Amino acid sequence: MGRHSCCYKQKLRKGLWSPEEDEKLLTHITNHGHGCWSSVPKLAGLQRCGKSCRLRWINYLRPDLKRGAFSPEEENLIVELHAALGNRWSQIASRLPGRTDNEIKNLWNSSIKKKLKQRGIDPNTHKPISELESFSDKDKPTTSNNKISGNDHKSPSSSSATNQDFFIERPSEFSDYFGFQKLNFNSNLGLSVTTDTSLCSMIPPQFSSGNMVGSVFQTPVCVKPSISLPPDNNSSSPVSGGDHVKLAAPNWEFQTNNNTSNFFDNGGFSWSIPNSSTSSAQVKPNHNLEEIK
DNA sequence: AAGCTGGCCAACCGCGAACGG
DNA sequence: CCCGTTCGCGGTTGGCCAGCT
Repeated sequence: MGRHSCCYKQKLRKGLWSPEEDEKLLTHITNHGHGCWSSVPKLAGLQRCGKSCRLRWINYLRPDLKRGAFSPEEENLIVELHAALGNRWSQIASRLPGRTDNEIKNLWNSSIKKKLKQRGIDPNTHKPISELESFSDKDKPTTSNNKISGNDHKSPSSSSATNQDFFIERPSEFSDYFGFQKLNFNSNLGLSVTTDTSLCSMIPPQFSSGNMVGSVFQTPVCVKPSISLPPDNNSSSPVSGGDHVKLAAPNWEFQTNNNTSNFFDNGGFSWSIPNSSTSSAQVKPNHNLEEIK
C-alpha cells in the first residue's frame, strides 16, 4: 500500500528534474492531457514514476501557476484560512489561485509560523501561547468601561454625526495578521459579532478601551465576523461595499452584550443604537469562513 | 578562504480514500 | 464485497544557497 507499484521498478530517476524532462512532460500534457498518471511517464518518454510526474506538473509546470513571492494579502488570507481549516493545504490552495498546496505549506512552515510565534501566537491554535490565564479578570475592562457613547466623541448635535461613517479598526500592530483591516459591515441599526480572544494578551495599553481617532473608533477587539455569522445571513440586505457603518441615529453606543461576563468573553458584544426598534444585523466578512468550512 | 549554520523549497514518502475489475 | 491499483494529500527530507564566523 502507499507506494506506487511503478516506484519499485528499477531505472526510475529520482531527484531534481532536468529541463529536458520538464520539456517532455510539458509537451506531452499540453498535447494529450495527463489522463492516467501512471501511464504518463511511458507515453512522455520519461524515466519517472507517474506520481513524480504528477507532482512536477502540479507544483511547477502547470501554466496557471503564479510565480514569485507571496503578497501580504495572500499571507493574511493563508493565516485566516489556516485558522478555519487547519493543515488542509489543498483546500487552502484552492482559495489562492495560482498557488500550490506545497508552496503554501512551505511558506507556512518557513515563514508564517515563525511570524506568529514572534507575536506570541501559537500557529496551531491561533491563540496566545501564554493563553488567557495571564489575562486575569481584573485586567479586563468591565461592562461599564466598555460602554462608549458616540456623544463622548462627537457632538450629537453636529449634522456630521448623524450620518458619520464609523468603523472598527484594529491596531496597526496586527495589520499583517488578519486578512481584514477593518470590519466590513453595513448596518444602520446594529449587529452582533464575536470577539476574538486570541489577541487579548497582546493588546497595547493605549487600546485597552476604545479610542476615537478622527472619525475612526479604534478598539482592541479583533472582530472575526466570519466566525459568528448568523446562519441565515443570506437574507441580509446587500452590503454597501465599504469599511464603514452608517449611523442613521444621532446617538450611538458601543457596549458589551449583557449575556457575556466581560468584554473579552467569546460570548460577544454588540453595537447598538439606542431607541432603535429593529434588531437585525447585517455582517459581511471579507471571506465567509463558515461557508468554506 | 574555508567551514558552519540556518532558511528555503523541490521532491519524496507514507498513508487513506477512491476507483475499478 | 473483495482486492489490487491509482490518486491525492500532508508530513518529512535533503540539497542548495546565502550569511556569518
